[in-house]
Amino acid sequence: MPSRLSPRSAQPLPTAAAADSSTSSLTSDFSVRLIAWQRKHGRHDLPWQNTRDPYRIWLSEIMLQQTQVSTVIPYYAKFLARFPDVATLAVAPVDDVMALWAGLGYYTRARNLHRCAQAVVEQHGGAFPASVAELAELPGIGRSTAAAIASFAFGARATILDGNVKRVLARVFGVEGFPGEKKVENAMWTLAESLLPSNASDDDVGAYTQGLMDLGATLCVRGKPDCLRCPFAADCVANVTGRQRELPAARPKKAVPTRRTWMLVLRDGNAVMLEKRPPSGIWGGLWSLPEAADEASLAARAREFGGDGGGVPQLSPLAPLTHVFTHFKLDIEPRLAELDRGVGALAALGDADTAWVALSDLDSFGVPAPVRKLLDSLQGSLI
DNA sequence: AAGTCGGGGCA
DNA sequence: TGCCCAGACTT
Repeated sequence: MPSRLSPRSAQPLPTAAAADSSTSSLTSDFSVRLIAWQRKHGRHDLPWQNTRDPYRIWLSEIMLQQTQVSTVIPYYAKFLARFPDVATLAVAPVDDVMALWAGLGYYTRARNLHRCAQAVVEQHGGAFPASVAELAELPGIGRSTAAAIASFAFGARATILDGNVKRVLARVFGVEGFPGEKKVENAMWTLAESLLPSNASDDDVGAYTQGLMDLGATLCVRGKPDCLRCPFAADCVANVTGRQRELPAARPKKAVPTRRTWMLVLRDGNAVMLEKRPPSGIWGGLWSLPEAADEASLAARAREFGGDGGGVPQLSPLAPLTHVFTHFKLDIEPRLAELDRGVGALAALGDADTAWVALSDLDSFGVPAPVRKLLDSLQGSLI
């Protein structure tokens, strides 16, 4: 099994007995083969490629954390149109950032995005720092994202270690154990560092980082890896031993609890009342429907919002919905309460954390995806 | 080390 | 339905 990329036709093929030496030479030219593969077969036309602008690279990397490329693309376009540079983002109201982020999930990313932009302006004169260490000091940028930005934007020799890379390393080098476990992850960081190209130009470094991502995203996928097209097929432990399905080891199973919540759809004509959630926790900083832990409590809240002598709004059930998070399942019991008063009369009830919002104006508020879905179906049922 | 944080893609 | 994804951060 040839382990060198360059001319090998004159070389006799190593025998199986020489497998140990081929492993070490794989380590030595892993980067050469990966870079060559990326240039020929990797992705080159993603919206955040073909630029050295650290702002654009940073924005894409934050959005891509735990989020797939196809999901990110429309959000990335919206953000760039609204916030073309870091200074524009830094001076924007955080609520505008949240509104554009709504639906992407992991909303702490949006808050940190805004905080990071302000830090870049205030602490770095509006220019992203070029070192991994300085980048990793910024909000929302950890070791892997710092390496991605530094290598793409500044040609730094630093390795990423994301889900793609963990899968590639586990398979090619036969790394056992769940990569989420600290010990395994540390070993992978060490391995990844050892594989970095030694004498590489800035473009090579970028191609290398992109190659790690591309290999994991296009060939070495979770379900059915396309080993026939893989440049490491002959050396890959998983491929050679038929263990693609076992590597990397799966996360240990754990029962996810179910929570239940009641949500109040307080409607006055075409408007509903939204409540701003606390900055941390589930859907932190987003606008959502008023909630209660049971129906009686929700009814009490409805009376509260109904005002004095305004009559007790009757609660009527809407179709329940279930929303699945990473670590628990949420059953939502929506209850509709109709008010028969003008919005103007109700405006006085609003404070900084409540707002009457027209169903047609939800776009300008950051609303969690399932709540948005609920309200959209409500709008569809209006006369 | 374990828990917290969404939403969507896909088998 | 279950699992995972261009992870970071808190406890």
